Amino acid sequence: MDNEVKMMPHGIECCDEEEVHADKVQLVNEQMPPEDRLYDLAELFKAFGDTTRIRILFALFEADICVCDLAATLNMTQSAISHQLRLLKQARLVSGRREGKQIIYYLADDHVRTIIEKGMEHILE
Amino acid sequence: MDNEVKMMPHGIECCDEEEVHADKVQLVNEQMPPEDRLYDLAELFKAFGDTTRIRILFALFEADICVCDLAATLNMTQSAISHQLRLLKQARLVSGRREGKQIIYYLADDHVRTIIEKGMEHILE
DNA sequence: AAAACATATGAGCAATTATTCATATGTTTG
DNA sequence: CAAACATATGAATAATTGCTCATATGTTTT
Repeated sequence: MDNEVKMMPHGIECCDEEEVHADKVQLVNEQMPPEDRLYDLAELFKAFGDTTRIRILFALFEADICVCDLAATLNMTQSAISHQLRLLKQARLVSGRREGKQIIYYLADDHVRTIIEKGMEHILE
Repeated sequence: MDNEVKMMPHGIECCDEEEVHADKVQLVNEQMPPEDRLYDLAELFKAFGDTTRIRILFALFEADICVCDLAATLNMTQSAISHQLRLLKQARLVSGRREGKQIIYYLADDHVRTIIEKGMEHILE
């Protein structure tokens, strides 16, 4: 009936009732970052979690590129690329500067490279 | 009619026809990792891209924990947690060892910590 | 071996998401 | 200022995803 975690200084039994490993549960809950930070983190990684966006980021590793070049390179529609750039911009992974008619996109900061590098290390290990 | 990228040593005009910034397009395409690697990378980041899974990972930063303790800590169903653990296991972010009736989950390697740290840096900057 | 317990998993559903199409916004050129 | 060009965006749609419920698998206890 109640959802709250009971705390009791007992042994290491687990799960047979509402009495779980109270010590661990408490420790974990104390260390857990606030809800909005967890949300922001998940949103950030979501931005990396799509092949099209990953390809855009890899493209921007090499050069600052306008939307239509990105579309040409990745062989996708300008619209599709624009939509994805919006998400990347929201996650502050890329920025754009206007140059005449075009908008040139570029990596917003070095975290992008670092995070992708670490991800690469993990999948290659 | 054709989808192939034309290469022509021309100036810096862009986008008004099929002739884009050929040099950039070529450079980018040369440096682009193979399709399956891009896919794996995106899949990896997808695993980080959900609040529940992020919370599970933060929990495992503190201790190795069994499924039902995770469920208790995060105040979610055992089933929901199990489903998410399966995804995390597929991404090789966590592993589980059996201890009696329980399965104790733990972080698979240090990349998990590093990647989340880098993500944290980015959202806090 | 049966009952109890811990975890895993398949089906179903609601919510989210990636793309397309049509069109709007903003810039440059004639 | 009109036409052309580059990009952005809203609506619609198909695919994916996260959770629930029911149940299956595997372990321990009696």
